Amino acid sequence: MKQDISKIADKISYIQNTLSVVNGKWKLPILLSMYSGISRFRDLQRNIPNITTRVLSKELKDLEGNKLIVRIVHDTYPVSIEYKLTPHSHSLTPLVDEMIKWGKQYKEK
Amino acid sequence: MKQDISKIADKISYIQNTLSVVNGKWKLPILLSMYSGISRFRDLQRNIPNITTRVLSKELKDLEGNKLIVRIVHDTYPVSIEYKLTPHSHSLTPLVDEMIKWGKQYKEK
DNA sequence: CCGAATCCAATATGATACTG
DNA sequence: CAGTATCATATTGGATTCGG
Repeated sequence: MKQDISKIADKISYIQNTLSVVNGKWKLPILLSMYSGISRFRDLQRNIPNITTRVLSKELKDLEGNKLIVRIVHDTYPVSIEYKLTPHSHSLTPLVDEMIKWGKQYKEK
Repeated sequence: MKQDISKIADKISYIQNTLSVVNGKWKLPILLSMYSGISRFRDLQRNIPNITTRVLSKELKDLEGNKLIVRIVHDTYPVSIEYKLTPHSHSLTPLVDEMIKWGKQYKEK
């Protein structure tokens, strides 16, 4: 049952890596929305209950900084902006799915 | 590709359920330590780098409030206190494992 | 040893208004 | 449409001290 302490320390540090990328109330809901095909600021805000523009803006920048999404400016008139997932971001889908699964069954208690 | 918006809303709300239980820097590292067999306050603090007594104390209360752990007072002298996982808490292991897995491969980039 | 209490700093989140 | 600016509140983190 007991495990090597040094391995536990490694695992804790891996968890903290993950948390440093997806921590907070909003990043995973944003990613889920984007997995579902939503790519515009306005649409994301409409789709995610109670998120404010200020928070959405900050979170998108964080996600961009961690290379999970890219911000694309279309040179139209007026300018339109699209947020797209990077290939790397799809590696998070198992985690997101587990979150959904657990939250669903937890609610049922 | 596009999904029914109402289903997305449900999924977001499930994710938020999960986050309401495990959000923050420390709860998953604490659970991981406990999965590994650590059950005493002092040992948890030693095992989780940089956590303070104040934060550990608060997080343990939160986890207890969400029925993931129980606090057992042994009537010895001096009193010894043991934190134990509830059966319910084990339903989180797939999520924790995903966190470890993702954090590990992320680090390698 | 196992925390609780206190005080304070730093972040995260939220409400609202406004701009190119 | 896609944000920024400003202000306010809430939550989290940290240092230290204290009591059973």
